[in-house]
Amino acid sequence: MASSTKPPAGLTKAEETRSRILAAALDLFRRRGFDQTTMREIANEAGVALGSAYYYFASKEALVMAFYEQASEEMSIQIEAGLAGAKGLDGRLRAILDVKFEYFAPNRLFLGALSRHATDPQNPLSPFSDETAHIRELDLQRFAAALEESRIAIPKDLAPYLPKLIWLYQMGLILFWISDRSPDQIRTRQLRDKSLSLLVTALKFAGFPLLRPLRKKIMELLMTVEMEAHHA
Amino acid sequence: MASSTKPPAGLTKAEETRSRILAAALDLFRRRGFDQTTMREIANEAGVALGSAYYYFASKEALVMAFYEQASEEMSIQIEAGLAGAKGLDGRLRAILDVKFEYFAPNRLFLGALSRHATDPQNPLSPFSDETAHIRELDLQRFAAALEESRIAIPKDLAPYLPKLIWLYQMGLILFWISDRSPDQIRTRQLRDKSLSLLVTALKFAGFPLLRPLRKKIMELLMTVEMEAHHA
DNA sequence: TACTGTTCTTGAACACGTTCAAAAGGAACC
DNA sequence: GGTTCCTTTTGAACGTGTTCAAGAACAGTA
Repeated sequence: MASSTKPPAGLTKAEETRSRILAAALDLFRRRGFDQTTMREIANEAGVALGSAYYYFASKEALVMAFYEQASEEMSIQIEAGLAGAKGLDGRLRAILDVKFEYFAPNRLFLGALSRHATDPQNPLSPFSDETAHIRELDLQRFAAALEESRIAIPKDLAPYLPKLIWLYQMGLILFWISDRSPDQIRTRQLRDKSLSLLVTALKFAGFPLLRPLRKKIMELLMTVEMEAHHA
Repeated sequence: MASSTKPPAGLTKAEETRSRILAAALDLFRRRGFDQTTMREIANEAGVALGSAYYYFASKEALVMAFYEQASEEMSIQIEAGLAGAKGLDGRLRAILDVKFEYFAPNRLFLGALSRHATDPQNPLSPFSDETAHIRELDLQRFAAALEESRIAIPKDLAPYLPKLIWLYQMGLILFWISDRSPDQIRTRQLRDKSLSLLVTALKFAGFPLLRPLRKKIMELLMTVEMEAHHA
């Protein structure tokens, strides 16, 4: 069926409709917030019937999922660029974080509405869910790369866990940012600087011989958390 | 008006109705889960009209709030008892955790539905919200007491933050438990044991002179997070 | 052009949480 | 009893996300 159809200028009519709906949705989400926006408004704004919105997106939340995908792709490019001139582990992490915060800034209002699901791995929109696994994976790889390239000395046993820990750290920072009510989110910026600095310092101490018993306990704990759940 | 009315056997008629609705709600939440239970079912089960449920409880979530209150009160008594025979910091924390997990166990199904709001301080049901502040405060005092009574050596600067950190730790453990799909939640139990052990070890190292620069950075970070938000 | 199957579009209908105006009940006082 | 005022009860109605049966548009084949 894909053989003799002619897709007009790269975008088929269906794809055009789909992206029109998505654009309308995101526009409304940004302006009014997620909860305050109705599916009827979205359909209306996109110039289609209510049912059409549901033909292209299984649910209101699926629209947000589409935003995640789009954001992940667009940020990837920016991060690649930002990473070019970055030095050291903190420099690299900082570059990644900067892109994310700048990208998310205009969407703070409706991202907030989503932070509710953050801790519920059951919820598709959660950063921990199966549905967001591929996006998460991409982030993890980036952090792993940043760690390798920065050539910081890291205890062998800790190394495999570090990308995930850093991913968790950035997630925490983003959640903090979302509900940070300080003017212009200064507190998040302070927290970012101090935590990045702490991270580097902590990694220096990590190899410290006297801390071995402590590190052993931490490793045990990480292993316990890591064991993947048997999905029902 | 309270002077000449005779409250029949401690419970007025209104209070009786209210608790009947709450009981019906919790029963249904436990059996079917939060989302699967409708307000109409609750009203029906309690033998009142839909509107009556809303006369006593402002919303479906308010019913959960009422559960929190009830749980907090009932657990307080049990914790007091459990704390009696507990030794050491880990023993005391363990006693508190045991009561909570045992109490929550039958409610795991519908507590799960609530963990979604966990990270959203805006949401009244979040353990971080203003609405749950009094419950949180009570927990904090208990942890503070447990720390004092266990007479463990704690750096002076860290001391004021420790109750909150431990509260955060138990919250994390509970969230982990809620979505722990391992049989009989063994993983949570393992995590509890290992983390308690780690906590005690970490506190021993906390006073270690060589770690001073690290601790200083941690303290700075805690202070940044601590500064209360300027509520809008 | 006519036939056929797929893709897309539509708006009515449903179930839900929630609101609300109206009425019923009950207490206090005449 | 009658009147007044507050508390409690009721069910219809609303707005929402979502489903679905029906049809329109379209592509491929004869």
